[in-house]
Amino acid sequence: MPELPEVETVRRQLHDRISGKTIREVLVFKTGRETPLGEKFVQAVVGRKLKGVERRAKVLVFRFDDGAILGHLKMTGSFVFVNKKYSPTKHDRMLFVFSGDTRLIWSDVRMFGYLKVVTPDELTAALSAYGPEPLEASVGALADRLQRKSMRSIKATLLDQTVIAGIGNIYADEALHRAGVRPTRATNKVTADERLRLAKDIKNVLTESLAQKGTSANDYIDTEGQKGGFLAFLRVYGRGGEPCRTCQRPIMKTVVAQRGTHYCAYCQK
DNA sequence: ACATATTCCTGGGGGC
DNA sequence: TGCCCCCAGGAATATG
Repeated sequence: MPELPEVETVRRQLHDRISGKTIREVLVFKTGRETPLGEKFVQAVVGRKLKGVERRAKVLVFRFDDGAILGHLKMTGSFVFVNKKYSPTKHDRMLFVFSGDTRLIWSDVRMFGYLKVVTPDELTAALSAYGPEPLEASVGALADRLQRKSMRSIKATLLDQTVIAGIGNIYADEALHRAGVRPTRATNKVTADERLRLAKDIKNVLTESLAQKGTSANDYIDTEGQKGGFLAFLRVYGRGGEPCRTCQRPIMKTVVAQRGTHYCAYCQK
């Protein structure tokens, strides 16, 4: 599922190919929760020129001079460049045709994702609540964000986009394993040293994954239809029952914060 | 105010 | 082979 490294990979590729281009045409195959819907969406974006593609948390920001389209892939969304001969398939939602005849398919099996047209004010409001970007903030700043009185699990805190932006289920489990902290631990019981380690390991795992163009545990593909290469480097996610890469004991699989959660009972206290 | 549960959606896999 | 059930999960919304 697309988290920060995957969304950032897609952002870079989109930015390289469509920034400065004008949206010439949009074909809508399946509407959903995008706002405005269908024809209104098309009218709101056709003819407008993209300044660039940015990212905040897991949200893609297709910038116009005045406002933007916000895009979220959620679990199964993808943007893939296609050629003129491409014919849409079952889960394709929209086709964007840009100046220069660059063609982009937005697809989403589970229909959770969205594209949303926003004004400059709405853009500011929509992005205001997110916590710091983990690849931009310092280790100290991130560690400070994790210092809170909350009794909820540290995993739930890591998944909270208003605490730190961009971490999802895969990298929450991975960072916790690297830091030696059990996902179920109450946030207010995580020590200052552990917060520092967690902050460092969040940056490390996101940086390493980004270098591999993300993790394709299930459906994720980039704009060239390619999978990310970080799956082979995962230490716990998706490895329930398999040996811990540190101590060889079996990885536990359970549910924390309503999410499948993987950890080593020996390495993570 | 905070914590937890529900909801959206579809494909894939296990059990029988 | 087919059918049923459960599971995957980001984050808004509802409930406690």
